Amino acid sequence: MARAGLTAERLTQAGAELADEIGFDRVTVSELARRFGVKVASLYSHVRNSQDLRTRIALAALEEMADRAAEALAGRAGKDALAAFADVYRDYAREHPGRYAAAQLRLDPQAAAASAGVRHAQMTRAVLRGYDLPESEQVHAVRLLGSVFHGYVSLELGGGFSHSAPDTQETWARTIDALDSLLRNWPRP
Amino acid sequence: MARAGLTAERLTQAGAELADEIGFDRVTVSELARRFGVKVASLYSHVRNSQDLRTRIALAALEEMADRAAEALAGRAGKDALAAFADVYRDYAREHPGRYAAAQLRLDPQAAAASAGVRHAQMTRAVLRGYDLPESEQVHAVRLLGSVFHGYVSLELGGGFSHSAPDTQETWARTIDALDSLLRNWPRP
DNA sequence: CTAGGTTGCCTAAACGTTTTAGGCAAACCC
DNA sequence: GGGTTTGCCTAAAACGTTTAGGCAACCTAG
Repeated sequence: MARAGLTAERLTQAGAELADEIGFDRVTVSELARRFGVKVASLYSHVRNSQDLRTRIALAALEEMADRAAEALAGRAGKDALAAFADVYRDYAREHPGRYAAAQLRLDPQAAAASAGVRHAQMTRAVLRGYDLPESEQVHAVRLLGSVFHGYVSLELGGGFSHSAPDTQETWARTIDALDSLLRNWPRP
Repeated sequence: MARAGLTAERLTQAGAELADEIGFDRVTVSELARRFGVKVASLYSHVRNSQDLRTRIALAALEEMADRAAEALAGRAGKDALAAFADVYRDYAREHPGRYAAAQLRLDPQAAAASAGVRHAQMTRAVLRGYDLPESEQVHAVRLLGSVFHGYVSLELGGGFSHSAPDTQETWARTIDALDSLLRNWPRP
């Protein structure tokens, strides 16, 4: 019986693609097995269970996003960096909706601490270097930026903006303008 | 055989409570039947299928949030209204995490248009009445507010802020300060 | 108050997903 | 080439979803 050459990495990769195709919540061990032309039980040698598979996909997505963000931030500062960083979120979510949804999976604290999520936080802080915020305000600004990016992208992806007329592209540009303005004129505590 | 008195409304209500208890994605027709001390098949006379049940819970949650928001906005304006409106989101999500997650369910366009989601959009616009934004900028501001509130709440709920030190309460207050400041000094297009 | 129709919950059964246990053969390692 | 490891298999149990069909409880009209 020919071997299919399954590995945890390959399953994770295929799972990520599957998520983009049919949605993260419909990624199933069975479906993945079907794609590999293999019996379901075979996957359980490589992946502990369904939850494990999902977590792996989530971690991979976080890595990918962090890599993109790092690349985008290189050699940029101020509004330029802000816009590039923001675009990473949005573009990633549009190109890979399933992976983006995966990245939102709630991880247990230790997994989260070891994940690329912390790289994200560091990079958000790096964006703020281009603005003149007191140290004590930086946490709040980091959280605000995270909220806006995540919130915007997830509403746009979920169709929350789809009805009314104006292009979301325009709103996105205006959102970045607004954030830039806000960071330059951050209200005193 | 005594009747349990099931109705779609009662199932929806119980489903919402179940969601808050165990998480929206773990709400299942079987579990609901168990709670009512009834066989699974019995529920299918009241609810088309699992998806239908979820949708009903989502719509109910949207109604509840819209009601709360309407109540919060009555007699308030400016930053006062902004803060009250924002708190509705946050408080609802903290009190009813399962329902809040349900409210994020992607609805098909016609269901969305008929839902209380549109009331939300109208109320967000009402908040802006306290600020002096040109008509053409209002859509963008509405979307920005929606993004921040949803993004913040969903990150906080997902534990995204839990690690680092400062109280999220403080960040929340600073976020509202920042939004108020931003709306008062909205950058010219 | 009873006969007829309607409704509500039931049993039964098919199907899909998850997960564990144990087996056989391919691959690898000297 | 022989022994070990590894990878995929079959089998099977447990659970959620969903449909079909039945019987008894409830409601309504005479």
